[in-house]
Amino acid sequence: MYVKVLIETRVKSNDMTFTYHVPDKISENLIGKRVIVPFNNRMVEAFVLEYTTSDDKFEIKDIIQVVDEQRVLSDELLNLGKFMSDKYLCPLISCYQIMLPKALKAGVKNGCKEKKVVYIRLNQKASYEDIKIKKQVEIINLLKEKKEVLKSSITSKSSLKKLVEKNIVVEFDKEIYRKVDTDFNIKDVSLTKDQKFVSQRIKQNLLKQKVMLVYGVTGSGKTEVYIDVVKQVIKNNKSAIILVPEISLTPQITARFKGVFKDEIAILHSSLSDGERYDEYRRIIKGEVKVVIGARSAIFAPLKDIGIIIIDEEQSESYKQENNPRYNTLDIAVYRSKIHKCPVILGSATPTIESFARAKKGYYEYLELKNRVNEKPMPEVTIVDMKDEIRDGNAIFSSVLTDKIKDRLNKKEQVMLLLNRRGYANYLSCKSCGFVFKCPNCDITLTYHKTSEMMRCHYCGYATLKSDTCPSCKEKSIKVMGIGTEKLEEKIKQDFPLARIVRMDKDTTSKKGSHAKIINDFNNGNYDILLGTQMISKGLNFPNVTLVGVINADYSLNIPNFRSSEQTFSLLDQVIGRAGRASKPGEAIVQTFNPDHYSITCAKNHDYNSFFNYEMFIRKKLNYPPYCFITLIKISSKDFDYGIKEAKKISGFLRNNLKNTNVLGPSLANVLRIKNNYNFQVILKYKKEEKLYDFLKEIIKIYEGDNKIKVELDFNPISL
DNA sequence: AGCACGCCGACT
DNA sequence: GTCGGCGTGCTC
Repeated sequence: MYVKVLIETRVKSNDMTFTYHVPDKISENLIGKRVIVPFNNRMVEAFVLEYTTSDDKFEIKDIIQVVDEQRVLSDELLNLGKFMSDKYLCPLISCYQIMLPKALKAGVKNGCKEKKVVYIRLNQKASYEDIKIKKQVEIINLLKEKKEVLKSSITSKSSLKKLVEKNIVVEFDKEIYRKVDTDFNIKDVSLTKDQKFVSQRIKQNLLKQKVMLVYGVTGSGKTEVYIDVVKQVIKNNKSAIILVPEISLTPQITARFKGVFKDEIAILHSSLSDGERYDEYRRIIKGEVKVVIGARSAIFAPLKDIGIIIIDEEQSESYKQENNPRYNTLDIAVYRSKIHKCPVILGSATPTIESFARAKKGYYEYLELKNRVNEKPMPEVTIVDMKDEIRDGNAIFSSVLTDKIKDRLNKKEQVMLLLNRRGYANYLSCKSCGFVFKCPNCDITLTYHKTSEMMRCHYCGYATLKSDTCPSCKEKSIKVMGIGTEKLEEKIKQDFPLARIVRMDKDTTSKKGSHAKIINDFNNGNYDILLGTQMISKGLNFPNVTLVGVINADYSLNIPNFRSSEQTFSLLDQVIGRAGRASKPGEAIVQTFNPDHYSITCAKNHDYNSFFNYEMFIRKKLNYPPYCFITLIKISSKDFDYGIKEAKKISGFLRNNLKNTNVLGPSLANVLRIKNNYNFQVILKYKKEEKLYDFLKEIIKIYEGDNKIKVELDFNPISL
């Protein structure tokens, strides 16, 4: 017998398999399991895809060993991988690897095994009546009563050892799960009229394969609707996948779900260790859990009989994987919903323009939660024009924001401040000659981090010590430009010396548990001000926060990307919604240099519909999605001239062959040079192009053998 | 990814 | 002459 296997290697075509012989001693079914095979003078792990006949073009080698007792890839996942590989034109192996926890991937030496502990019990066949030694009798009596106990719980080790030697007591391994500690939050809530209606509507569609969009303003209680629906799914003896953006996988939300679904839920954090993740994964495979909550990759959870897939905050960019395989979570959700015949629920206060347009056209069923649960009005929002403030010498805090913060500190109410940029400052620049420190490997200015006194490149990780002297003009006139969360923290300490403040960004939450600690401490009133990046904008609910300040609303607006208005509106809407969640009314101050921009004015009025209409108008005018599809071809090479030459060939080839497509470029990528690779791009805009895949496949084939150049495809890219 | 093969410069 | 530098190409 022979099998085709897939090996983790940068080998030619996207789905190239290798054939191996199955020795007679291996009689089990190997499909979906990993095997160890000799490959190019070494041993590697490979996924078995299918049985096949011999292939006499090669000298076929034997499978050395079977790795798994139970298959790691079910038929559903095997087929899903093929679907992904076809849809995104990416290597099949990368699709399988992305689905699995590290411990079950092929080819990597993972030290991650089931965790076992040693238990002891009495040997039923042995007689122990003649044991007279007191300590030994104690152990025997304990075992008579409890049947089995943890070996490490016995204090008199030597007596135990004797009993084991006499074969009166036997040791055995028991598999345990590495415990993932999660807080419980058990509270019963009754649904509002709105919530009941939406929940009812979803329940009526539980056996249909369809997409439903739940639009609900911040604080309208989408979570309660999800919980209510998932309870019904479990009653129907089916399971549920709930996806949330990574940053909103907060202790508050997980505790809420844990409180309802107890041991029937698996929570897939990004902060789980490989072992913990593996254990959660095995609980899912064994059918011990009914609900899986997690970020993007949880869409691959190996649940059986899925009854619903919920994608919360569906507008989040984190649902798009930005390296190979560049999958869109919604595509996978829809694929699985077809297999399981269940609905996909998209939830958001600020749906993507594409999703809302589809709902309006009737491709998705549209449901709405109009009111906040506590019936409180949306926060009052004030827009501050920072051009005026700069004139008055207020570079960071406008006078209004300063006054409001003072007021809240007096009233013992809490404040949240958003600054969507981590680090101390943007960059360091020379005051006398204008020199700016840049990364030697990338065309990016280095970001200054004060705590470490380092300048870092956020693209390649290059770091170097800060210098006071300008390398160009040798003057000691290096000045800090721009502002990051680190510097903001310093500024608050200066301006409000009595305030207790805490900062939450990528740098303060890297340690395990630090994220939860900050949230808990702030919630318990140990701090007056929470400042942070967009991390503070999602999923958090603090009753005592009555003021939200946005330090600079323009950062996300100025990103050169056709979605930047949408992302700015979404960010503002969400962070503003953090204020006034409980009995006290909330208020928000938004500081900006573009006070008339529609992203900002619509966010002030909590007016998604106007924003949508305006943005659609612009998308139509400039021909962007949803008025067309976009495919991005990314071309990179260490050799600038070669890269641009081949990029021109690619665009020319497509221009000649794709009659219904607007081929743009090649152009220089946003960041031309990353890690000493030059990046070019060709953009394809089309409504319908039947031959698209044929020609794209042809291009991939041409360049897969060329290691001087890398050509990758990104369908429906997040940014351009 | 690795690992062998191969072709060229520096050295016992 | 030979050791080893790493560019290139292949893996059932």
